[in-house]
Amino acid sequence: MSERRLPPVVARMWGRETSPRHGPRPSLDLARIVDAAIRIADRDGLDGVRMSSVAREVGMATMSLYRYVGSKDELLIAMADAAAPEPPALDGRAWRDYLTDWTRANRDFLLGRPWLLALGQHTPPAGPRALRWLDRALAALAGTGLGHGERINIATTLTGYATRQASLAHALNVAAAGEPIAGLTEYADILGEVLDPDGYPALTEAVHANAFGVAEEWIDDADFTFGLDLLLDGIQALIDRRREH
Amino acid sequence: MSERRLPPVVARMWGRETSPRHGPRPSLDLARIVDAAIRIADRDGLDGVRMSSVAREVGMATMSLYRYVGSKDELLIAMADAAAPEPPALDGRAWRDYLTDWTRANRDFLLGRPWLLALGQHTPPAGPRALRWLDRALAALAGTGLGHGERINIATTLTGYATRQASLAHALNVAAAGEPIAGLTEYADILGEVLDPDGYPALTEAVHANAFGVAEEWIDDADFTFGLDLLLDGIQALIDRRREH
DNA sequence: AGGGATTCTGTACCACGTACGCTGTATCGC
DNA sequence: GCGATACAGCGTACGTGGTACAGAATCCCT
Repeated sequence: MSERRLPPVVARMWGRETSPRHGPRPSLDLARIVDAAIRIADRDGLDGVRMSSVAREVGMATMSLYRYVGSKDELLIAMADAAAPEPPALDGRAWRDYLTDWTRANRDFLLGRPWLLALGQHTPPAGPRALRWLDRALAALAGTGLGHGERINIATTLTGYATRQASLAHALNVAAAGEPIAGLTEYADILGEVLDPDGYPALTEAVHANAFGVAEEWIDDADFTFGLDLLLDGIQALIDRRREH
Repeated sequence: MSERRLPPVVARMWGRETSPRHGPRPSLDLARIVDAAIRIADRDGLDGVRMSSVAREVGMATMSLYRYVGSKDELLIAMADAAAPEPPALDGRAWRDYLTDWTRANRDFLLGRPWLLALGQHTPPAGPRALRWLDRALAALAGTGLGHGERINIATTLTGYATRQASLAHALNVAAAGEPIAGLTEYADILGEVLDPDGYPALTEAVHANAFGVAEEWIDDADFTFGLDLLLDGIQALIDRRREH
């Protein structure tokens, strides 16, 4: 009744296959196709993922794939979910420890499969894997006294942070590819060339202070931790405020 | 010398046109093309932006555009920068007031031009507009005693937050389109249908507690402010820590 | 004045997603 | 069992959209 909005492939991701009574058995399943597509994306990037190349990888004709996915877009949606690993185990850790780990793991698998970033998967999570990630974050926040809505909100914010960090790190890595040294230094050089101090006073100052050179750790863990701690400190403050009431 | 990495169109965005000695004068400039493309995107969405449609809009042949942009991708990059408005004026406000405004304005213009989200513009900022946004945020943080690197970091994190919020809000708005009631309620229904309590204990509990129904304000300003305050509280804590030293 | 670089354009090509219809096959009703 | 039926797999063909290429028109420079 409400399945209308979500892509049909989501239903299939949950195993809601309407097993038909008539006809030959399917020689494949969605998972095998999605795995093949992910293998190609890992090897050749997202551009390498074509209906024809996926079909070749699973040993079928191109058009046969359309028995399993409604369109290429649906395939990409299924890929986005299946490409994520399982979330870290909670193991009774305190919320802050766990969420630090969780967020870092989130960023890391995005960096390991950069094509996930290009996918622009900005939809609310609907696949089994994505929801398991959400579930674990909520579980970690269970003892904090925060409301359900707040917990969801926090999980969302942290995923957003992980995604953003991964995007930036990847963009800089790509920019730096070929040159052993760095992407950021070069970025700063370009800024220096192009900026006029009148229109961009604060930026110019930052560039001259070599802020970007120093911030080479933008890609780095130190920097990741920095921003993450901003968020976690904020969450901590919220928890404390709630407890005082 | 270091221009190698950035797309050539970036140079043109900064007016670094190498005015040639010979030949007919160009009858157009990059800005006019980009404006036309933005107009189309606003009207017909990103799919409406085709080299042919943009050319028609400016009254030229399709291939003529390639005198101004190296490829469609370059055009999209230029659009991403030009489509942003100017950042809010600082007006001597305190950093927290200003950055609240700044982040909200950031989210708002993304919501006003949702195709910017589809663009997946996850590159470090390089256009004049994007850098002006960065510059203003840095200026707002000038009196805080934070280092340049930290300020850049904060600005980055806040843009990330604005982007994420805009993405979610837009995704839910789209999902809700057609049905007057809501996207989130429906989302919760689907989750309820599909979830098994064993694999997703915390999520199931949240759904049963109607957390999503209550969190209908996900799209809402209350929710936006909630997450933003988490960040700002974290920043405040950092400033205080620095001051104590 | 004329040479050469540069703009604009039409044509053509190629890549890719996918609609359509055919063929074979496995299950169901009798 | 036996035909009817529905569905899997697939080959062909089309449409769309980016862009390479080459010719013609244009205008600056010497």
